[in-house]
Amino acid sequence: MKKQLSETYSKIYDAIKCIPYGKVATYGQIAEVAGLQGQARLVGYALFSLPEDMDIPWHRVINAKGEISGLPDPDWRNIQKGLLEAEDIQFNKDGRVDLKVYRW
DNA sequence: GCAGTGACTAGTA
DNA sequence: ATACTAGCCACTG
Repeated sequence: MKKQLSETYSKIYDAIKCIPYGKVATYGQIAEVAGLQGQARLVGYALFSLPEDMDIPWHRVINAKGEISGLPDPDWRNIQKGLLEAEDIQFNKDGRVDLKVYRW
């Protein structure tokens, strides 16, 4: 088995997997747990490179504003919204998450 | 090995 | 309150 993914990414994915049901986490929180401590960009980059083979609840990952970032495809963004609603996570009018951010 | 890029954050205007 | 700019580190070409 090849590593394929760097340890940094693995930590990021692991941190995301640690997010419980019905909760969400910000890039900064994940970055902190992953050891990047402050570098939320790498978290976003890791998610962009996120292999579909991994069962990562990336939809629970949001930015500091409590919003879903990136994904130029509205369809993809809609999928994330559906997944979050399936997790009892609610959205506000502005499309922001109900700020049920998980505290490590 | 160098340069460019990136799903962010925080600070300033 | 919103909008824009600068900074940080890791991965890819």
